[in-house]
Amino acid sequence: MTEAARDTKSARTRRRVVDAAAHVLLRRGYAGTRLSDVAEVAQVQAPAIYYYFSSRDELIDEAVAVGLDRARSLVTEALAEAPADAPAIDRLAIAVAAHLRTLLTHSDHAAAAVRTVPQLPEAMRERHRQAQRDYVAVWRALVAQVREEGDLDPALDPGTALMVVLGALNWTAEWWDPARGSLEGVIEAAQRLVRDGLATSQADGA
Amino acid sequence: MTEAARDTKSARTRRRVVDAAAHVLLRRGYAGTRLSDVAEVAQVQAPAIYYYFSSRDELIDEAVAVGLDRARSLVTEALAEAPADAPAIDRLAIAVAAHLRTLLTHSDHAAAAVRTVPQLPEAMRERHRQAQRDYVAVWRALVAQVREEGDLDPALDPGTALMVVLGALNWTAEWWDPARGSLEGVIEAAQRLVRDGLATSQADGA
DNA sequence: CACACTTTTTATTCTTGATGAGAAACCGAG
DNA sequence: CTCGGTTTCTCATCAAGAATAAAAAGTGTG
Repeated sequence: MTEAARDTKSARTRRRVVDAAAHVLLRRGYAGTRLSDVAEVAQVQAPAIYYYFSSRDELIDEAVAVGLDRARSLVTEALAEAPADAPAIDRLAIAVAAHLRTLLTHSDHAAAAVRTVPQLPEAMRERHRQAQRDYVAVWRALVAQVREEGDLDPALDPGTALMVVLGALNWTAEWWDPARGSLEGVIEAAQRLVRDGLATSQADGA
Repeated sequence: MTEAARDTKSARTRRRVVDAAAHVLLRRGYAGTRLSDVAEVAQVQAPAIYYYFSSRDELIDEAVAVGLDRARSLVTEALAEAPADAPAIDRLAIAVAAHLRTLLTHSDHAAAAVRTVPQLPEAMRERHRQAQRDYVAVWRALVAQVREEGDLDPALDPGTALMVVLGALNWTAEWWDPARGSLEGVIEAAQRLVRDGLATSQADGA
């Protein structure tokens, strides 16, 4: 604990293992993550992993935890840098961008966490539930503010709308391919959809 | 082949097995789908599966194929029932509802297919690529029409916007829980978000 | 250089789950 | 009730992969 900060060789190896786990997890899913693959990616012999983690699950658990934490902190930081008095809807757009950036380029961990959590064995999922809630709470607060400022379509249930929006963002990890389009393009489209989608709609017939 | 239609006992058992496979696939992912679990759900002895399928992969393959096909056909049917001259944006809303209904209540297969395809081994994914394209093509056409009718925000790239929207829909399978809210509520929120999100936005400051 | 500790390797065990082979159970037609 | 085909099960095998043990290789320090 104390020397978690100190950057010894072994600390670096350990980190490489966790990173590798996230990498594999992201592409293969929970059950498909083999220690041998993780080891290969981490440039380590498979049994060496047991020096750092006492079981496969413990390793995966940590990779997911790191991912959830990273997602939350990167979004939080991005929000902290924004002018505090900006309209909530703008802050929401900032969060959208940060979330996408984290998911798509900054961190395999975040993407792995997001995509994998649903497949985890119940016990493990339970352990991350709180982290998940914490993250969603950040968003909930944002949406609530948007509503207070009158920028949320009153016909929308805030909770449901939020989940639909987060879904749109999370799913990008499934299809976005750096080769096929710019990240900025995706971010812009997402921001626009969210902004206009949530906005109070004007006179609508039907 | 010829008597695929005939509903013999064995045909029913076979279907149960495929259904069970979809069920397990949906919750456990590709690698996590064990024949023993499938067998249990299907009320069959594990080795009995080999009477119908020559391998695990073949079974999964079929489950996915059924899912993709079901998704496409249910949406297509819903569209066929709509007045052909309705505005494209309305037809899009119909597709949204049909997609969600299929995913969330009609069929484990569709949900399994949607969620699992990215994890499949390359060879298998290849085999379904066409089916996927066919399905997306239906949506592409809808969006294109929306654009022609001038109801699509010109600042949005149609392809990207479509993926973002489909993501929002597909991800619902991860969180929606019949116990926690009505399906209709989700559908309505999604429709509203899509409608307003895609819509040509009015004077927007910055 | 020799010692005490950390990290990695190699060899081995144990479990789980897919698959194969053949036996048993079922079912409709004589 | 009895036979031939169909359908399903039982038992056995096999491979993959997680986990452990114990030896080996490093690393730093006096």
